[in-house]
Amino acid sequence: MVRKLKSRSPDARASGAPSVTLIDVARVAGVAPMTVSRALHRPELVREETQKKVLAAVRATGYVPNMLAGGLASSRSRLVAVLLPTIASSIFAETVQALMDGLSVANYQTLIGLTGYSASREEALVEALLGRRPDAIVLAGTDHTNTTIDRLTRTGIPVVEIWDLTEKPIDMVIGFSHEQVGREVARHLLQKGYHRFGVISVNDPRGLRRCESFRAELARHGISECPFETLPAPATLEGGRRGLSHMLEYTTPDIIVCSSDTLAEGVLMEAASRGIQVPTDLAVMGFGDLSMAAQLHPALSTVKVGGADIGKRTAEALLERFETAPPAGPRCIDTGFAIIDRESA
Amino acid sequence: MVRKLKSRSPDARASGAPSVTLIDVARVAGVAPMTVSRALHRPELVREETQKKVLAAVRATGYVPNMLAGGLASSRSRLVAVLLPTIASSIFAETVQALMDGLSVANYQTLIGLTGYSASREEALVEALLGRRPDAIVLAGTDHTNTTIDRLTRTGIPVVEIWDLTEKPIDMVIGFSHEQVGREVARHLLQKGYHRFGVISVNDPRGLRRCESFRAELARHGISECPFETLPAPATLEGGRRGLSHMLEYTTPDIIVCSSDTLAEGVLMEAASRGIQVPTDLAVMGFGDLSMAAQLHPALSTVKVGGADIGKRTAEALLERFETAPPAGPRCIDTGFAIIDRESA
DNA sequence: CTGTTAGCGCGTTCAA
DNA sequence: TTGAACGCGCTAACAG
Repeated sequence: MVRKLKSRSPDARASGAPSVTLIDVARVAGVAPMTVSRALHRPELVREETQKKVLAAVRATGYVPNMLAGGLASSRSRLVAVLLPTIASSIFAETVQALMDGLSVANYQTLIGLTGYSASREEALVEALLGRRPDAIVLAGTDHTNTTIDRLTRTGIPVVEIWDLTEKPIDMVIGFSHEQVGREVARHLLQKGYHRFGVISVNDPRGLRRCESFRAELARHGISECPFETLPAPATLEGGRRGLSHMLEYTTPDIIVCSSDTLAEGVLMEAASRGIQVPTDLAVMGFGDLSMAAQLHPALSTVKVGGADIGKRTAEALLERFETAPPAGPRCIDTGFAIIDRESA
Repeated sequence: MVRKLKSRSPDARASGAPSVTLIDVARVAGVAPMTVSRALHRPELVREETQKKVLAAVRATGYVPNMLAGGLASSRSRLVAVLLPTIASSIFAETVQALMDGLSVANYQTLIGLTGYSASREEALVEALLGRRPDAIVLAGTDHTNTTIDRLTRTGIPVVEIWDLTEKPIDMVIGFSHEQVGREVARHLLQKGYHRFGVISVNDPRGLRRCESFRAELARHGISECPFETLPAPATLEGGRRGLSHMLEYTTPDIIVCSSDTLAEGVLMEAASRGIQVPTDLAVMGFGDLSMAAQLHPALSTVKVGGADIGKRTAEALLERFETAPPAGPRCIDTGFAIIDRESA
């Protein structure tokens, strides 16, 4: 029987090798292309013998399925787009790593976009990434431009907002309440007897919200004075040092609360160089509990939030969603946090 | 005039919104689909007036180009695949960040695969990622399985091996010589007068090579005794602590050389808890110069290697390669390194 | 269990 | 400067 299968494309790319296609494999295996496709994706629908022939042909030809074509035909790209401020910060890196690990076992790949905390960049990236027709999209934070929200809702793909919590998510949220962190840290420190507070933060939106909530809670307890230094993102050791230096010019706090461990390290550094005893003369509270130095320094308290945990749970939520057809309505997962008090250790 | 343009696909996905296509835009703009495509990708080939109509239609419809279809039709995916051991290590995170930044300005997106230092995982990932038909692939290291090398050379796409150097790269290499690092560190320390060396390393292939080269250079200078502790990857503070503890059970080095700053931090930690003065009683040399604690601790020497620099130069090399058609032959870029001696600071 | 038909949405190539 | 035909490589849907 004569098969009228097209031979092969002229060439994949200018100098590239002529890529092997399903048709080539089918010819070698002596079956129809569709059978090859099934043998590869739904082996249970194929006789064992055929299956073997196909796999042999795949190996013989070195066939690698073209997922651009597959995605186009099936409207399933097996791609998840992830938008984060940065990846060069261990806390987000852990999230991505855990997310990727979780998704990869189900054969999903991850497309990453870095926003650098800019909403307009996020907007542009969302559009660019949607061009790949991802099966889901993960965004850091819950604060997006209208265009972004609009596009996302219209496409109707699963959306997960992470690292924050909100009453009305676009679709799903997985994170913790930054307001609650600020509030509980304030209560914790008040209870420990601190009086003169100082706050140092970078101008990352979530960090600022933690700090504002912290100060609001202090105010609720009658402490309206709370010096506040803000620095441009990203957080650096140098920033922490300068923040403390500057603050000491006009006040003498007994505890400094920082928007991140990195900043807190800088504060510790500056304190050390001035001969200030931590935590005796000055206590320091960070956020993140990830930096190695935070673990090293026995006097640094911090707030532990599970970066990896968020990634893991996001992967789980998505995989579950991919299984079950109906969206099942908006969903919120609070991953919580823990105040780690190292002074008492 | 009656246009026979197909209306639209039944639906993009089960519950998804029926995705807007080029045809929809064309209909709204009153031009042929091809004209829309040109207006978007090669505006210079289109009359200004037509251009405006098209852009208006794009905005009106909320059209987002389908890059699966575009890539399939043009054999150019505008995707670069990157394979790294991990991303939850600040040194690689910096590389990725810089690489992504560099590529994104040219509208390339990045697909990341995490190997966890496993060659077999790398092999599987290469196959999976090649399925997306990336326009280039970036791999950490120069040590790959034959299957990997084979597949890579056959596809003929640009390949960059980073974080290492080799005489015969698959295509391009951008990194530094780990042997040279080991050698120069040895010479540096010998010259400073150290006698009793100890080495602590995780079993990451490149780390081991630095350490082996270090010990070989010592041997060349008549020092054949060099206690060597290896630990399973990834590097942790705990590992560093245990490494030092264990070593102190059978020897008393005057300097410890570690395969990474993280390990070095652990060593510092253990030393501190034992009341050992650094660097007076025991000096410590790390690798990476990235961890905050390394910057904090004035007594820790280290080897600085540009993680971000590697990423940036890789992006540059690729973009250049995408411009110029002919491969121009194998290419090696040595990004070098610097020994940072903090004892004398 | 396997094959056939008919696109998926776009860019290439040529003709107008 | 614009349009029409065709095919990229694959899978959904149905037929056998």
